[in-house]
Amino acid sequence: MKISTRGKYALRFMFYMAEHGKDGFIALKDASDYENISLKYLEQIAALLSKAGLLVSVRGPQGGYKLSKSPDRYTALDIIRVTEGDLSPVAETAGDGEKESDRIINEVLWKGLKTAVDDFLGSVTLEDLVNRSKTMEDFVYMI
Amino acid sequence: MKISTRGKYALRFMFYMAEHGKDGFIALKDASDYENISLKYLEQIAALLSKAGLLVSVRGPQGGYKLSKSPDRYTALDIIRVTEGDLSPVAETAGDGEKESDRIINEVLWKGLKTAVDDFLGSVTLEDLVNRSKTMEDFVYMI
DNA sequence: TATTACTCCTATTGAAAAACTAGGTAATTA
DNA sequence: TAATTACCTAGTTTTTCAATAGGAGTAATA
Repeated sequence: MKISTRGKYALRFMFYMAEHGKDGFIALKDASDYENISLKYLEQIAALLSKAGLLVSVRGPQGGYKLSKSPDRYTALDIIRVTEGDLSPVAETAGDGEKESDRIINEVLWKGLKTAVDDFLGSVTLEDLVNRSKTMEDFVYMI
Repeated sequence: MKISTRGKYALRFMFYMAEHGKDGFIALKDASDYENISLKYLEQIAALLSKAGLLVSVRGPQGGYKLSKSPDRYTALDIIRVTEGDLSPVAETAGDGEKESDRIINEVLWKGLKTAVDDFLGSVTLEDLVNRSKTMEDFVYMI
């Protein structure tokens, strides 16, 4: 019941992209330095996000990545699904030959859990996180 | 973001125990046969549950395991926590030297996710599942 | 009392997945 | 043309998971 580091990296990376969204295209090197993530590893993650349409890219000097839409249009679920694949807590079963007890547990518990996870992650946008960041800065200055 | 098979086995096993709760002590062999789980593997899982106080055990002939309390006093969370350890989606971080952005993501997203998961799993009891089982049988007969 | 049927304990193996490394190719700009 | 970026694919290492294995302790029963 863990999020992989790939997923965590993806989220930190997208957060970084959201914060620097106005700077045009951003080279992976910058994000990789700032976030302390191996460039080569981050390349793989960015490729996934790009292929999924969450980022647009340009090669060559001054190239890089940027968000393909505004931060309020990304949920955490969108991002994590790309790196984590399906978030079902258990693999899909054949359905037949299944015991009654198994069916109950699948229907009630695992599907319910998936719904709970999806609902939560789907309710938090990148913009929420960035805004929260600003709010917390304010908070710190208030002390 | 998966539940391990150990966790799934534990739940199926506890469901089995709840359904056969009135039969006194139940040998692992029975559950293992019925649920198609390797006896040796189930032993390890039962040991965890027993050590955590969810089961009581007696050795020797006619021995076995039984629930230590009534099914309505177990939540799915109680059971899964035993096999899965902590359900935090990410490991606990040191806290200092942490970037602001990381702190936001941890606080808002990962802790929020943990809460969502805990709330859901904590809301489903073993008895709920067993009752649902009966209800679904009724439902089948109604068709 | 010997045997049998259980739980209990710990170590090891095998396989798969995750995390990361490495070495290039293709596009674009200066 | 040289530098800088994304893109692609393969390999390596590490960790985790699932399962197996072999026995020791304990209690009922024949």
